[in-house]
Amino acid sequence: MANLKQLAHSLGLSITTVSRALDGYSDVSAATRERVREAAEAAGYRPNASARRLRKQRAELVAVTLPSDPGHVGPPHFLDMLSGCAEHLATAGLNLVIAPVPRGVSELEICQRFVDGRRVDAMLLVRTKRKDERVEYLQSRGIPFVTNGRTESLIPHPFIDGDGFAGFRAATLRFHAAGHRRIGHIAGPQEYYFAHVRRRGWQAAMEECGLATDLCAEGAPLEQGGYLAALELLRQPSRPTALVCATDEMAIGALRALREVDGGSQISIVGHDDLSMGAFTSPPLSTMRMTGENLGATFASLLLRAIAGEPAEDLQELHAIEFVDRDSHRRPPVAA
Amino acid sequence: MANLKQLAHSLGLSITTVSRALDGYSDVSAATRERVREAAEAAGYRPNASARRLRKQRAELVAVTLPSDPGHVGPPHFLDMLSGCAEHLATAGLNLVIAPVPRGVSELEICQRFVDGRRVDAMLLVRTKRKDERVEYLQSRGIPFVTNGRTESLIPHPFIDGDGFAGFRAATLRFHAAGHRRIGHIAGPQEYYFAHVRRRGWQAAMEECGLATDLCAEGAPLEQGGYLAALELLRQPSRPTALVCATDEMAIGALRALREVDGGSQISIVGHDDLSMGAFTSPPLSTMRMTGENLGATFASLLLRAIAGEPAEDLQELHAIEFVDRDSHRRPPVAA
DNA sequence: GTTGACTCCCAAAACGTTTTGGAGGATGTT
DNA sequence: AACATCCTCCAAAACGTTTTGGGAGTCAAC
Repeated sequence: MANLKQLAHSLGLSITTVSRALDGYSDVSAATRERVREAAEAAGYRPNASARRLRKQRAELVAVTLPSDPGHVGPPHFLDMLSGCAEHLATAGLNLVIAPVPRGVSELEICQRFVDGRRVDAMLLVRTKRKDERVEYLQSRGIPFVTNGRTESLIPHPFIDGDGFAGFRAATLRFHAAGHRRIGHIAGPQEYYFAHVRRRGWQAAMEECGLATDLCAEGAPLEQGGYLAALELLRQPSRPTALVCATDEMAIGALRALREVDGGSQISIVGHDDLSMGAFTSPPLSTMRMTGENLGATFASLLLRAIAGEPAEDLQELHAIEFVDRDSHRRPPVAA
Repeated sequence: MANLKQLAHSLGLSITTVSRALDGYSDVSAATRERVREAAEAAGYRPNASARRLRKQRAELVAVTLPSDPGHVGPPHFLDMLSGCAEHLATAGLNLVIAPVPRGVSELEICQRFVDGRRVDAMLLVRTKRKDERVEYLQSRGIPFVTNGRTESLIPHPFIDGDGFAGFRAATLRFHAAGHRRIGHIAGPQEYYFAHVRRRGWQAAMEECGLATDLCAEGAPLEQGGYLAALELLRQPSRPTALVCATDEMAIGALRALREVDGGSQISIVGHDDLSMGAFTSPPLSTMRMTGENLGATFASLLLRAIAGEPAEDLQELHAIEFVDRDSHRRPPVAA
């Protein structure tokens, strides 16, 4: 109800003075400033957001696209990340809007809708692809953004990511050191950067050990995808004795496949993401996770720095991946 | 870049005409309308959202507060719900912003911040309490809103909720019919409506069966809360033979407690929410879930109708709860 | 008593849209 | 010929804020 004009009128001051008093400018006397502040407080005055946005040419909004493609918007801890991110952004006066991508619409279109309508000052991108058209578009428009996950873009852009290559290489080497020789990989869709790089990590380790890299099956990054991929590997003439899975959800699907296949419980398994439910599967799922505190807040702070104009090269965070030791990777390597 | 003024100038028309042509008004000739449309398309024109919002006195935004209190923002499927909701709202030109509540700030304050700054046209509320100050505030301000979960507000308001009373009563009676006599309840914090009503459902069934209602322990609505509450019940001189748990997360904690306590695996258990991880616990967790398609879209459509001015009484949906049959409720009732 | 510096305040413009209240011309009606 | 009726179009106001570019007054210094 209360706007600047009414407030100014009731105080016998100009709109300008009231506005500047509330913004703490020095060209209004301390006494007046205080008087204005009290009146504003009493009237419950809050500046009209739309008006300020129009005038300041800033939307005070950031959007994150939610890929809804595979029936699932994202891993369960994803909401925690968004929440932490939104909370951090709020301290800078930015609100986070979630932009789900309806069936039949491309993520690019959603980006454009927000950017071209000047509805947002910046974007947050998740589930990046190796060649990601959203990244290309935003770069061409000069809109600040940060991705969760890298891309193969030639022009550098801000990102935060886990070092999937090192993580999956280390996990594979760990299995090798434990005596495994037939180590399979359950891969995610290779157009996603994370899936590709995790697979390359596994592959590198296998080659270092002089092992064949044919025990690899690809599936959707969901429980069902992991289930089907695992069945495929278990049908091989010489079964794997260990499975390195691109995600926990896939690993849980693989566990189900293992249960169904005779002798499957002998097979070691490890996933990635540290889903909380992994602690309650049987056996409890060993996994990997990105190191670092509060991913969401970091994500937000990178974005704020991008908006402030810091160069992309300074805004790239690659976090180490740590192993989470539970039970599912402890099966002994069965004799060939 | 492109705005109405530039577009109008390049077409040799007035701003008014261009604006009205794009909005499809009949007072601009079909020929002009088409010419304008093409030019707008070619220029990639999108109306400036802030300007329209200011002029139309609508924020085109809806916020949902995310309770971050217990370290956890909400059940895992919560994001799916929000995503479906945002998608549906988008068809009406509304975007959904997520408003996490930082530590030390009340949910009410967050509501006020959005409402008083006219940053939103309406609010979505989740995790309602029996006496919910957010509801009172929004009612007093006349802001449209819908809650996920009921409240004890005397003034009716739009909501969508599951019939926890009937669901928990039915589940308890099911245990009774299977021969159980000492049926415990692991309750959530009673200030939450859902927790209270679920407990009352259990209690009603127990009383109908002439059983004592002292086997009840309360905890935080998380794995840990369920774990502690279950331990408490298992310490009783005469242990329960079955546990009805307010949420799946609590039930999973209870399962852990059961594993740790001698003979615990004899105890039947059921939760509520149908978390996907419940299918992978051992034993797989029997549970309950609200019936109905796409909660998020329903939530959104109730809100749109509330914004359109439909009376609250017509916007209250109470959905039946169905039992999800897995393994954890099949333990035989041990003799007393 | 003029000048400059400083303090406190304000009118007006601007942001880009939608909407109001006509204007001007063509066409039809009396 | 006068009048009403459409059909197209438009100038200007309005939404509520921030910012620009001073204006008036006071005070001290020359």
